[in-house]
Amino acid sequence: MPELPEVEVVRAGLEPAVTDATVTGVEVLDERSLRRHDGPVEDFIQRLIGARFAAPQRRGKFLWIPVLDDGDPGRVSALASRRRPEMVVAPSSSALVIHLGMSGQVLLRERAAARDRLTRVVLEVRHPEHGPLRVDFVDQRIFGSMALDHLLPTVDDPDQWIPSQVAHIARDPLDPRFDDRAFLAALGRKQTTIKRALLDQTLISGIGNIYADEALWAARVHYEQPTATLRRARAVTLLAEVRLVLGRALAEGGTSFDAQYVNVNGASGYFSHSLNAYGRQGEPCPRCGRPIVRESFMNRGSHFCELCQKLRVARPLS
DNA sequence: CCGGACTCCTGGTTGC
DNA sequence: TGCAACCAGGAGTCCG
Repeated sequence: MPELPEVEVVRAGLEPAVTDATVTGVEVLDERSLRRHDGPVEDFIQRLIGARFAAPQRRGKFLWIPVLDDGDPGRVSALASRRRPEMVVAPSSSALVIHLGMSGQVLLRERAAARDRLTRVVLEVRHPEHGPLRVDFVDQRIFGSMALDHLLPTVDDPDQWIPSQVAHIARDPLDPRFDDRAFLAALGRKQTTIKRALLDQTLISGIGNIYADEALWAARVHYEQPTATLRRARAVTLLAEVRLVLGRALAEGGTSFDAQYVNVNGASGYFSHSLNAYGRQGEPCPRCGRPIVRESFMNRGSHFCELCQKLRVARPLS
């Protein structure tokens, strides 16, 4: 479900509530939500209780809250010895990694508030200013997860640290350090089609099925256009449209079709009203009026306009 | 390297 | 109304 804008809405909502807060209680209602935690449930609970949170971070669709004082001295020394001994210790050596999968939600609640039926993990925290709060991880399909993970320096900035589970994910296009030239060059090298590339989180992160279809529609690119045949100017346009659609969706609080995606207060975003292609099969293309078509692709739907988004044949080398 | 199939799951909607 | 089939915003692994 949630793509970059939705995850960023969650991150921004969590920030004032959990930064500097201390974990006072952890309840795991469904162990399957800890599938990506490397260790038993008790380990997850014991390391979290008493820990203090730093400000939540995000890359693409991954969200994490760096953990201070988590009471496991082993990892700090292990990290300090790798690669840059003089650097000693990261400000935080581990983090609570949250991935929302298709149906995950993070909800901030009063300590005594009723629980959603699909709540999988509950964190009780105490914030120095806001007092006691509850952070509920709700997830219908359990494709999402919570995990404690250690932090590693990023390859392109040794002062920036990232959970090991997220290290293989590319920077997202709203990250100031996203490398446009490297991305465009990779498109030219890859033997694949453009929608696959947009969904490949190791090339560019944060884009899912909705915003891939929207950006392709805006840039008038067919989803199966081979990346190597995409003219550079059009690839540049496409990347700009990716940024535009992600930015607009973020400004509107994300895309919600139902109560399945909500911010930390349980409220829906408004961007579904702004979609031009996704989910609009049979409706007229907002640009030319031709009905939007839905085709099956990668076990999901691709929505596009057959008139505006034609497959372009590669120009023969003269 | 690449693409396709399959896995992890629940629950709302659609169609007979 | 009942019930089965189908569908869903993600991502990892395996195999040819």
